[in-house]
Amino acid sequence: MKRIADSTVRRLSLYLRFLEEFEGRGIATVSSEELARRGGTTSAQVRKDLSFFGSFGKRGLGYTVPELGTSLRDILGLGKEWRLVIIGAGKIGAALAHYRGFRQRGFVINAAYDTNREKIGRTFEGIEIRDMARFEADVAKDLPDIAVLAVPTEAAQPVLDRVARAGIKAVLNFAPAPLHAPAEMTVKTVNMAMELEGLTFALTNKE
Amino acid sequence: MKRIADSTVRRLSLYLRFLEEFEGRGIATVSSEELARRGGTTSAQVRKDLSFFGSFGKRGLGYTVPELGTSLRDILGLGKEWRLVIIGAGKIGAALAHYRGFRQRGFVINAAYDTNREKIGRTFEGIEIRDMARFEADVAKDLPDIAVLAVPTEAAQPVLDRVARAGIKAVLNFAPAPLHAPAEMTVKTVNMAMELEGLTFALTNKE
DNA sequence: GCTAGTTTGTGAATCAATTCACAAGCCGCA
DNA sequence: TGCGGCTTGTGAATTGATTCACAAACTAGC
Repeated sequence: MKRIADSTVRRLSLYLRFLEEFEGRGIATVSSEELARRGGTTSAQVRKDLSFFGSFGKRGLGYTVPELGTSLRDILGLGKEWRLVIIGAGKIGAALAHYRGFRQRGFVINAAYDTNREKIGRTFEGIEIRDMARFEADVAKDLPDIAVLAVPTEAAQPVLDRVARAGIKAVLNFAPAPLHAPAEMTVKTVNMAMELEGLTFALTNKE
Repeated sequence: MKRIADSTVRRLSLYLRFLEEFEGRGIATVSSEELARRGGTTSAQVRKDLSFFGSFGKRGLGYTVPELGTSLRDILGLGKEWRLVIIGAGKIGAALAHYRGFRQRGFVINAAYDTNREKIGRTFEGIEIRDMARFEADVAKDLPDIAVLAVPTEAAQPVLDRVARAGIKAVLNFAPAPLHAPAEMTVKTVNMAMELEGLTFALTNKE
């Protein structure tokens, strides 16, 4: 498949959220113009984004809400249940374990891992905190799809290497460092400090 | 000043992190090549990024670590102390309040706000949870620079409107919805669900 | 079945970001 | 002082993303 830009995928994810809202309110069709208004973009952008994957609308009418929703879920791979593991049972790990958004979207948290004896064996939100020593064996058995890294910065790269060797192909990283991973893996980094500094930059440089 | 791309600012923030690490290890100079290797980019990109703001290096030698660090802190506006307020004392709000990275970088959390009577009056990590009803009066007095929105999706836009009217010019938003704000404000949205769906997309479409 | 009014899908054009490539400048050494 | 080896800073070239603009296709009303 032709390479799809990251920004496109992010917008698709956004459109899907709007569609689900419309679905809930029983709205039957929606135009690219309406989706654009919500998403802070242009109608041409919406249509271009969708056009990479096919043609989902009816001219003169727009898009059928449930139909486009299904197509987007399909494109984004949300049709199946995805298994997550959280690595690092600290503050961020805990916040993630509590986050309801995961379950809503078909993400199931399998387990959390930590190296701290104090934490191992406990649970949060019904999620078991396991010894990181078991990680490789568990992965071979449970076959999780995605690893969420919520470990200290220094630990992030070594842990990623273990995750890679264990055969997990996707990682969501909360450590504030870009990680080096083999090409067959996909790693997304969420870096709050960076966003904050984007704000101070704007505050400082907006004339 | 010429418009600087978001991606450039994010990279500068990254370079600064590396410089601080080098500073800690007593390394005196660094080349664009080295910064690029760390940051997963190219040396030309590093030099171009810096060139928007001046010329900081010495040909044949590279960049003096503490000097470039100072320049970057300056550019990013990290010279001063920034006052934050957290709105929403739920799970995400709590994780943010605990996050040490804020303090390290000169961000001071002034207070947290919530509408839940159960929470008002309590503290987490020394941060007082106040009644959202006081918000406007407090802002007029404390003059915070940045508001961090950790409220439910439905509440995000109305709260943003209050933040805007109160005169705060920068917002870090954790609600999974793009917000509409007046032009003089800067809003950054951190959306985990979007990143996760970027992963499932990759897992699904990587042939 | 014709017309007026919409809205899609998409090449072409524009705008933006990244990479290339090289002259200019600095260091160290003889 | 002059030469060899590096590394910066930056226009030019390229690659990538967004916007424009319009023909094609549909609905509704008569």
